[in-house]
Amino acid sequence: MKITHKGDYALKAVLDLAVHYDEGVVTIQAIAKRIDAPSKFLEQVLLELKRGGFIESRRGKIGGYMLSKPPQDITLGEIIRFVDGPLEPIACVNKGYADCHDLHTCVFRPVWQKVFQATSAIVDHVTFETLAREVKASENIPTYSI
Amino acid sequence: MKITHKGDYALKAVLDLAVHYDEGVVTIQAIAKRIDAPSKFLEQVLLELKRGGFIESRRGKIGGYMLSKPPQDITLGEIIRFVDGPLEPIACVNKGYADCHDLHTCVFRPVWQKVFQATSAIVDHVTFETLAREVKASENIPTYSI
DNA sequence: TCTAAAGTATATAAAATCAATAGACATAAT
DNA sequence: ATTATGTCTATTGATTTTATATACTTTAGA
Repeated sequence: MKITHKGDYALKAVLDLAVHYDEGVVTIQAIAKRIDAPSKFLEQVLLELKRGGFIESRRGKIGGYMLSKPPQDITLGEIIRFVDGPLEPIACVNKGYADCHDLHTCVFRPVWQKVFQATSAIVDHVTFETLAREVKASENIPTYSI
Repeated sequence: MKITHKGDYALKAVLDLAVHYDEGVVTIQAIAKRIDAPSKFLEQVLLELKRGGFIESRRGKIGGYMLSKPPQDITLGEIIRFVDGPLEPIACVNKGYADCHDLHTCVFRPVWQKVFQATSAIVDHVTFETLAREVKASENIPTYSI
């Protein structure tokens, strides 16, 4: 698994919407500013997430985005897979991979399978409800940083 | 972690050298043919592995490559890291990452840490001795495939 | 000594992916 | 109407990945 900037933005955007889930729609600009992403690039990411059914939008003057489902029904894993592709470290983990010279005797494959399964196990049971709660908790703690 | 073709070639080349560990040096051409890699590209990969201290070479007419250490002393993890870079799914897992807007409150970071640790735990304890033995075992089994 | 077979080194090109920007358009509140 | 928003498509620039090309060095053996 490799998280690109695009994937990173997508995850942070969904998290932002999760944090503001009870407050109606949120604009691209507001999200972009908070997650420190280029707004035009974020635009495309949000559009993609919308087409994937993860978020909904409202157009017009007081438009913006909101989650299609409550935060507890969205996992980190689904967003990553959707935006950055499969979690497998190499394509041969899926059957039907034509480039592998000898699929049956490839001794690396079981290792990649294990990595894939361990990764999935982690990201597929982290929900945005959990993450949003952590954000809110840390926001309430004064930092006293310089 | 993402395995590129280059990384894939490197792993298969090291495995090939592990399988033939007791037979002296092996030529680039022989490796290239067996692992199905472009020989000129493999050349660069082998050179890199040599500079990394993983393999040694002998020049001249009956030249070739061999492992610097016995197969049981080389892990999958070290080769991957050396050729394809860090195992972390995203750079922010390492401290000192400048792009993360708020490192202290980034709630994704612990997740990436877990993925990184799970991945490391798997690939760092697979040695090429184990893999080579598996290859040899499967080579002795008739396949009866068409 | 000559030649052939092998590794060494650097440069370049081709292709793919990633990241970002630009500009025209559609929608809806006021 | 105006303004603030989302929608859509195209394009550009940068980087990485993959591969090829070319010249050079080394060594065994005839």
